[in-house]
Amino acid sequence: MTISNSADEQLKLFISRVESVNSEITLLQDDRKDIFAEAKANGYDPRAMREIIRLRKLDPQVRQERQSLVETYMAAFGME
Amino acid sequence: MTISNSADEQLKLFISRVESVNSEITLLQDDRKDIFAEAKANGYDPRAMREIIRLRKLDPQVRQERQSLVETYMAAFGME
Amino acid sequence: MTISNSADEQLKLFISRVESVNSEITLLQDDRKDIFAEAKANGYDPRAMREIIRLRKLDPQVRQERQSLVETYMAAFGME
Amino acid sequence: MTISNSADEQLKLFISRVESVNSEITLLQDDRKDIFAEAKANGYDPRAMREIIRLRKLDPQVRQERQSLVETYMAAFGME
DNA sequence: ACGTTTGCGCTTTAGC
DNA sequence: GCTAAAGCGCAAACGT
Repeated sequence: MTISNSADEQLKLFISRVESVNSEITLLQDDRKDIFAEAKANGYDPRAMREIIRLRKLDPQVRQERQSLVETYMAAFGME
Repeated sequence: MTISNSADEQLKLFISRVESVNSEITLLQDDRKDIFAEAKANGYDPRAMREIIRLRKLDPQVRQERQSLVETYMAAFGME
Repeated sequence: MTISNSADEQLKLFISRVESVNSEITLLQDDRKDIFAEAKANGYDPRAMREIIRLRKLDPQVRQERQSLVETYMAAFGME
Repeated sequence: MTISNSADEQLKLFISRVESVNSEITLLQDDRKDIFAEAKANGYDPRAMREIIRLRKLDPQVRQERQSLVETYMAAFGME
């Protein structure tokens, strides 16, 4: 017979809480996948969409500074 | 002047929906971080907890088969 | 007493070969880190450098097509 | 006409050096893939092999302590 | 069905 | 110590 002591119970509770959160995250990830699939079905490119989302997370000024620098470096390589 | 046509609007809506989901995921990730921090403050080891959570996602039989194989390989290296 | 049979020996050899390759990779990763550090010390931005390296891996036409699409999407959001 | 100044040249040299290292890493990664494929063809399980390699990177005492802790936690969940 | 490729989340590490 | 990035491993998607 297994006797779970209180320490075990506390651990199991913490784990349970994390797993619950993980389940919610998984549902949202599925939602996100569905949205990308729907967008793709409507002719949009998921890859470019992801790039936009990534860029929009940045502060506009930071984004522009970084982009300028990349373009400067690209120029050194003749990349248009 | 920028005139957003309906295609633009549709794209913006898709992006907006994804960003909304991303926000919710971020909140949940923060929750999860908090739970691990609380568990750690109570003397539990987050690394081992993550391992348990990972293992519990597996079908028990699969988990045992994989573990047996790893132990067999460990034995070949004298890893107790 | 441990008697390593020939199967064990074969496994150990495969593992050893992989670990050897891994060691070489680690050395090269260290080299790369040093190069970035040296470039940074000379005023170059490692982040932008990594971006250039990433872009240069792509076929030029593919790169331009992808970039065009991203810019189109950015325009829909008024990102310059 | 494009005139590459010395700063451009220095940047291009740094990038070139990194790309060269990257190429070598890719070759080694291919080698590693081949080894795993060969091992698999000889009946070994790549997943378990990767686990062994991961564990062997750890200090033996650390590895045992971590493993003990995981087993303790597993016991709380009745995972044999 | 096979391996290959791509994307994604997790982990670890590096840089501030 | 904390945020950000890079490497790793898994899983799904793709085409062969």
